[in-house]
Amino acid sequence: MSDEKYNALKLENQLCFPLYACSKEVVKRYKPFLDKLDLTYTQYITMMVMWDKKSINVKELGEALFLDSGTLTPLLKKLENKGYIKRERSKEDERNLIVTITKKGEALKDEALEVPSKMVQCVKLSREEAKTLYTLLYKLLGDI
Amino acid sequence: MSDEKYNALKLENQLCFPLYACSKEVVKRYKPFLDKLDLTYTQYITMMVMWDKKSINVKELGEALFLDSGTLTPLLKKLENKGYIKRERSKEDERNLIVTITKKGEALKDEALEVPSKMVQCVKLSREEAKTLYTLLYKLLGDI
DNA sequence: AACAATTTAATTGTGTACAATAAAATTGCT
DNA sequence: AGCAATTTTATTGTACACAATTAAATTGTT
Repeated sequence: MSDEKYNALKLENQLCFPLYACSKEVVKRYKPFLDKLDLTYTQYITMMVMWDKKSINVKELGEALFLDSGTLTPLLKKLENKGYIKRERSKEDERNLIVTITKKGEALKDEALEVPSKMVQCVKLSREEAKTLYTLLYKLLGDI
Repeated sequence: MSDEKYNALKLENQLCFPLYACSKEVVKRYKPFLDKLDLTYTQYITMMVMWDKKSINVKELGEALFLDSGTLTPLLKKLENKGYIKRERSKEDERNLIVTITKKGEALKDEALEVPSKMVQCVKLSREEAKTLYTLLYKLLGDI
């Protein structure tokens, strides 16, 4: 029966644990593909925003990625060193740091194109299941 | 219409990103409750295994938590310093490090009991949705 | 028994994450 | 205008997370 009061403290009864484990395992799966681009996963999703927006400040980037300046500042310096982005203060408001994609950063987009297609092969969920998962994750994320 | 070839590289079309973001946000939600117990999230799930198993070696612990010795070795030393576990080499096979829960570690279980109940209030999913999410996450985790 | 192959933890190095704090610029209020 | 409050990024310190390597113990093979 096992309806003792400590059941709620069992690992197999947690919702957060598979979320945490799954996130790490999927990110790990990206590694061989991202290694070719010399990007970490966090750098990769940052570049995704850059490919889309071309130019954005750190605050908005942080809101899009759920990351703060403590994480982004060193990461953006690395992306700048690799030549994919440019960092410069806004003329209108010197507090804002504007991140802008470079030619080299734009060019990386074509190399990155194979990553999503390779990754869908790793995820053994049907299109329906993937969609349900996607919806539930965004619902959870939205209410937090 | 927007069916350009780069759609697969948009952040909003990723399945991994909400997984990654959700995991971090939920873990962050644990913090105020875990602070009372002087545990990080990773230490907390480690203690969950210890409460269940009482004694386990590092390899099995790593398999249960999807963590390797590079993460576990320093973490277990911290838990030992807090007095919640004991670390000692196996007599039968000196390669194995046996982790055993202490009286103090056992006692922590009662204090931790409020954590899961407080957390379910944070998750704004119906029981049905939570169950679906749980199943999909373990399916994804299993096939990886 | 000798020794190569394997197993298990620990160590090293890099890169996040994030809380807390600091510093600089801007805004708002009087 | 003067200055407090706010906003934005950077810094500091702690704690993972993991790849790659090392080191020690054990196992398997001859």
